[in-house]
Amino acid sequence: MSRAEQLREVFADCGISAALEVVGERWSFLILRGAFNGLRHFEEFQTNLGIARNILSNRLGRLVEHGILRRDPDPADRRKVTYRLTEKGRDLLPVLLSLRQWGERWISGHPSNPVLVDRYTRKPIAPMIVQSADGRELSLRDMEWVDRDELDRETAAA
Amino acid sequence: MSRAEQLREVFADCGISAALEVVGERWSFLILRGAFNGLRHFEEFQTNLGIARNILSNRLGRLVEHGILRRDPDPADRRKVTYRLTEKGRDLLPVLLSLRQWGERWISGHPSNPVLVDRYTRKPIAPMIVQSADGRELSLRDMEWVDRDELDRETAAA
DNA sequence: TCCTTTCAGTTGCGATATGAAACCTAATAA
DNA sequence: TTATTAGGTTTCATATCGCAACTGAAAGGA
Repeated sequence: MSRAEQLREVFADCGISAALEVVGERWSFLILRGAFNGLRHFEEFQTNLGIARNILSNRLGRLVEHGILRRDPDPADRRKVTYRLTEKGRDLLPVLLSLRQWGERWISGHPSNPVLVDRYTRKPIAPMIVQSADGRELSLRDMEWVDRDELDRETAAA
Repeated sequence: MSRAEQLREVFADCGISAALEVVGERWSFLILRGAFNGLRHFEEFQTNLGIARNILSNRLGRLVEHGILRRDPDPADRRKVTYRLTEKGRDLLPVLLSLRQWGERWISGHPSNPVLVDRYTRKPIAPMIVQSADGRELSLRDMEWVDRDELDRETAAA
């Protein structure tokens, strides 16, 4: 396989493209942020985010389809529908938080509101960082991209 | 200020919307992933990502405008242009990695290639996690969203 | 020198996605 | 019974996307 073919395969297969298929559309992240902040109903999302109703309807549908939100009718009021995060959805929190921290640092220039705190110490959570398997913080120059097969060969050779 | 007004302000001000203004368009993340993986030239991005040339041109321009990529002419060959990440761009690595890890876990179902390893131990980096200020891993039920002003009052009261 | 290729775009144009506003239906509230 | 609320759907104008062809400057080769 040529270097070019290898690269193309790499890019087609990456987890990032897979993730973006599902949450890469214009409003998806903002809807998820809303869900993390306690929004549950169509009208809540609509008025708080200022999103068009048809787009919201479409996006909620897609997120439900992909198992990121669960859609439950409210048994007490049969007009109401509740959207809530599944485990798959909750597992997007690191993405949301690193995006948010980056935006705070480089774009808006100040911490946003509300703050996510440790429930017991009441202190804001730490900045998201890249860590080694044994928990040291890594910067880009401590890391290297390695082809998986080559890494296996390295390991076998050692 | 009413609860509704409060929420609207929260959503307008959040670091996530700020970040998405800059990197929220369809191809931006994939272009950045390419940059992190060593792509530098227009043709490289175009053939490896399979993106339309006009869109690529537009996105590269935007990323440069926002200071995420730097655009330098190649002094050795004056046709060539080099795009490389700035510090602001490199600081998006946690976002890219958490998105990638989520995609691997929940969508593609397997680790992507290439792997980002610790240069010295040759071990793949750890999963991105949310941590407390003192470095404990936190799950969603250990955390709470708190209004910044209320948090200040709590702190003052203690 | 002339001819060809490469690089980094731009242009034209049809297909798709987005957004605002009005409309719809079922269920509840007055 | 009438009004209001919740959660959408429809309509239509506008904006963005993506393919393919084209451009223009610079390099390379004969």
